Amino acid sequence: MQLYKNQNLRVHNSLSGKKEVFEPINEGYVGMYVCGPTVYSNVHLGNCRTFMSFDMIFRYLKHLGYKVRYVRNITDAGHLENDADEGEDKIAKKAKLEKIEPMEVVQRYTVDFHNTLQKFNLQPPSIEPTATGHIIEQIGIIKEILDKGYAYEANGSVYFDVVKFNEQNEYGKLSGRKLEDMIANTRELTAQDEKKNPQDFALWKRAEPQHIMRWPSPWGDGFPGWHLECTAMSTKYLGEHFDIHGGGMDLKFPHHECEIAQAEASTGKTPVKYWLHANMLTLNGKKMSKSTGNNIYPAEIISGDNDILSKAYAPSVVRFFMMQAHYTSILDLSDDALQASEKGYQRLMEAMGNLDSLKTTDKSDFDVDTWQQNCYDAMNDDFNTPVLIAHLFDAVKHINLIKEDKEKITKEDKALLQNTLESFVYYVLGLEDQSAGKDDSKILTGVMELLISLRNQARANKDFDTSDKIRDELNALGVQIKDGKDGTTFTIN
RNA sequence: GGCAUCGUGGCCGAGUGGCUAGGCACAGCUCUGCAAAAGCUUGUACAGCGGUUCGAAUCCGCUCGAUGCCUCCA
Repeated sequence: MQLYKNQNLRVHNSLSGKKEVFEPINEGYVGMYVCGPTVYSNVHLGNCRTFMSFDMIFRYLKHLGYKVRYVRNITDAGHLENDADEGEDKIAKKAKLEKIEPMEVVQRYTVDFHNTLQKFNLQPPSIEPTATGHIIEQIGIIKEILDKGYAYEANGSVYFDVVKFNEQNEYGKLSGRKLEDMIANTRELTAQDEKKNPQDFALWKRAEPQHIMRWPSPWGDGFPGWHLECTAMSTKYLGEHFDIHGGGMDLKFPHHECEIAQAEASTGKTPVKYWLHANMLTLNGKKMSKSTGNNIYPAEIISGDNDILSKAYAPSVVRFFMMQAHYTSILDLSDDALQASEKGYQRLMEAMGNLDSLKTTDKSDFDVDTWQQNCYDAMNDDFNTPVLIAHLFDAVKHINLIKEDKEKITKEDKALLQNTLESFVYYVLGLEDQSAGKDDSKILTGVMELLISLRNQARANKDFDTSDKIRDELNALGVQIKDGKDGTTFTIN
């Protein structure tokens, strides 16, 4: 039987602002769309957090036994740099700066994006469509919206008529805005605006002669508006009504609001059952942002080559750090917080490593069944990874006690513990054991065994000068000797 | 200015109207030749001021503060 039949998952739906029982439209199947990156520069860590959050959600849904189709797009068509008519799309702008083809920019940063996510152990989505690969579909949707009367053409551009749409529908329901308020608060824009109303947004933009990225359309050469691709691709691969749409909080308005409007205008159906929004990662208390320069790149964290942090952190440590906060909470990145996470991560991984060699007996002091359900309860409560991790540390404590012969565990419980722990740590949280020394050679292991035996021999002979010298000098090299009940082990920091 | 979110012990970070998550740091103890590791124990925190309630960090109101969105951004 599939796990989801027993495990009652609840998710926080941004549309209602409440936690709702998760019931997919088609039992057993989940369609999930997440807004991907615009590939005009390297992904920064804040981007990664969002994708990591949805990776965890993807993994947990699959763990529960759902068949998940996860679609995450690549925005490679470029968006306008600003709202003015002379707006230049950011991919073309970057291409000009670097004197390369737009598609060369796209390729370079797509590759960087994939490499980076792979380092953080993100699973690839089921489909990763590109905006430029779906121009025809986007034009199709524009036609439908025009036919329904919710858009108008102006000088080769097509705009969505928000005011008209709002007469029969509710524009702003996702972000809690009212169109009247928005109109009242709008600053006067340029007078020669093609738009009927400042709230209207582009479905298609006429390409100026110098604009490189352009496609033919019924309205002349141009390029699609930036909200449209997600509607086109989510509809194509997941249908007109699908289960989950995710993205960063900053996309809630206007991007996701416009997606809802486009879909409702063209199909008459609301596109998404559950809207999930991942919150921002801040740096020094401010949102990470490409445009303001307040950001840190993943490569800089992993290499330690930056002015913000005191040292390098392994990708899994960063992932663990992020999983220690709920995906809907703002998380502030700092050196102290990362260091604390690193210590905790190492303790968790060490316990994982010790699990296999635990001795079993005929009774258990640890109620593994209850513990396991606690883990599921945490995840079922809107993917509460911090609480899950708290439970994982409960298991760590028991593992250490059993290792020291202070507690007992049966063979069955040990198997269940091991199985559950590995599922949650490696599979659901996507952590990898990246503690130093894990993949070191047999030679090192042999040398260490020799040193350890020499030291223990010296201790047996009460030659503490020698034994301490071995211990202290190894420690100075970053190799820590740990004396346990069943002998001595070592870790490399 | 409008909309929204948030303000938790030294730091990070969960949280349900009453049963004091967790991690890191700190201290004491156990263990140890001494340490380290591990285990145990302690810390009574919830921005401020009112209110509702038998009872609120958790509900309501106000004040202060922070952040996000309102223009591209995960």
